[in-house]
Amino acid sequence: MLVLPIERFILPTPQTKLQVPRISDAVASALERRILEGSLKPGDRLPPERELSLELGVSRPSLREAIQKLASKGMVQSRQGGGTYVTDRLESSFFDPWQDMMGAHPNLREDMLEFRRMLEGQAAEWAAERATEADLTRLDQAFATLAEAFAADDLERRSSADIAFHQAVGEASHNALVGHLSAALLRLMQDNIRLNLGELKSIPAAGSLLMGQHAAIHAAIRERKPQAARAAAETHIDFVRETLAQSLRSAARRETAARRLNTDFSPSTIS
Amino acid sequence: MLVLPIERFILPTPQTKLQVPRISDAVASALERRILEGSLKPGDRLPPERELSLELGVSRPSLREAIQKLASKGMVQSRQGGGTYVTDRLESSFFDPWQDMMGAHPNLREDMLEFRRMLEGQAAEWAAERATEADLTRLDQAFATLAEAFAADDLERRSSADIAFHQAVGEASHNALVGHLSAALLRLMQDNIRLNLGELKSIPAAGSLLMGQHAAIHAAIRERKPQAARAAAETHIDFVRETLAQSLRSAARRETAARRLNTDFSPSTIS
DNA sequence: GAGACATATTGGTTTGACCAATTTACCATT
DNA sequence: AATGGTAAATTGGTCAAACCAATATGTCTC
Repeated sequence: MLVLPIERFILPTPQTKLQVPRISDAVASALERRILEGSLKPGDRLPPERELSLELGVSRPSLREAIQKLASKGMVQSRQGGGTYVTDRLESSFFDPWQDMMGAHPNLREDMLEFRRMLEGQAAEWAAERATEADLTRLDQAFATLAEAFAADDLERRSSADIAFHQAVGEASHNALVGHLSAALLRLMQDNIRLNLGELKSIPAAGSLLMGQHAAIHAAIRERKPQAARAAAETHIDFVRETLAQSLRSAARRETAARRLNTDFSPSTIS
Repeated sequence: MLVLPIERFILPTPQTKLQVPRISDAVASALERRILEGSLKPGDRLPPERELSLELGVSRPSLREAIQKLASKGMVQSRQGGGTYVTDRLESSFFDPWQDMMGAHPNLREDMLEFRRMLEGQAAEWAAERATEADLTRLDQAFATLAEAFAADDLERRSSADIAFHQAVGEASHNALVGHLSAALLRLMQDNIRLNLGELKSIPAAGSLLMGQHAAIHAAIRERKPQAARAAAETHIDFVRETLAQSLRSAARRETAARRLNTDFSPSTIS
């Protein structure tokens, strides 16, 4: 087991009095950093307390004090016998208000896609510039999982693997905001799509195209070509945007047709 | 010794999952109540941990977890060997998780500035492309207000005018996400700066430079030069970033100097 | 009375143990 | 083969006792 000592020296203890740094603060801060950096994502379960205390080189009570601190800030959540899980307060604090607005104002979706085009482009560019070996490994893995899910045609796994892949890119960009925001936005959109369009099966051959775009992003980052990575990410979003618009149009057509049928034959059936 | 058992039944554990009440939560909330009721006034010292744990009928580790929770909320403050004291300021808790993250992890500030550089650059570019006449009018007005506030040297008005100006740019970009995010991030940073650096008066001639940068952004948008607008916005953020870093360095220098003075002449004067 | 030193107090940390809830694996029943 | 239940392993929750280090307090000396 690798033992990585906690930094205890000049932790920013904002108290005015002269304070000896508490080890629980150091631990809490270390865990916070892992969450910020993305190595601990919302929904993840942290290692068991005994294990984690070994890994961090502190005793279990100290680790527990740190966890309690994070729990009181709402960043983690523990269940006896179950484990301790990372919550998504960071992301939700930015996007709780947006959740319901998306449904009410469809043109927000267009704004969102435009925003994501910028965000994911930048994320890919930075990732190509800055990714460490560990980042690349994680990216490979996420890509492999994504390919599997696509091959298996498992919508649920595909969706979560998609999020994981984009999250890995965001993580490799080494900017906490980019990582959390892109993940949050993607999740938001997927929920919204699932809500408004059923399973989006209306797109027949999109699968292989999407997979090719993901591969292009992955390759450009691996080969450390920032501009190519940005271009690939933007192409990807452009494709999603176009496909989505098309799918919406056809859905609207179907709906009007259905409505016409309704009004013609059974006007009382409101649905 | 009076033993008053802690109520453990239906403590308001806001977690969504089915949760067994933790004893440390019960203790924390019991202490909180004492503080709110006034039996523990700000400045008071709580009983020693060993004593208090007896009194409450819980073990010392559990009591400590509770105290750590309160400490992370800023309600109490402990000094090794000294004791645990009730803090005098109760209403200091900022509930935005990003806010205290910024304080605890300084590199997050850098991420934030990097992100803002992208965001505000894009906002300015889009604003230059898309602003309607109404947008431009609003922008003119925001700029005028900002100039006034700068001239009057009113920090409070200046800060809110600053936010309003960037918000106007965001609105003119005609992307709801850009507008809200850039405003939210600016507000977040301003709060953080005010918190960590006092009033940031340490920057002497920055005022006119900042004003010039705002003018450049304004002009480029008005003349509908997207690239120039983006460049101006990026220059603005670069300047803020550099100035902030410099100011932080000098603050650190001042602090070390003060510490040296302390250790030289009056080592007993802690605060 | 002022300063220095010894002692007691008090929070900080660790070790080790046991309990209780949950999860997991396995097995028998249908 | 699917289902249901039970036992074992896992994991957070709690406690006890001990030692360390910083602080506070009392005492002693000059």
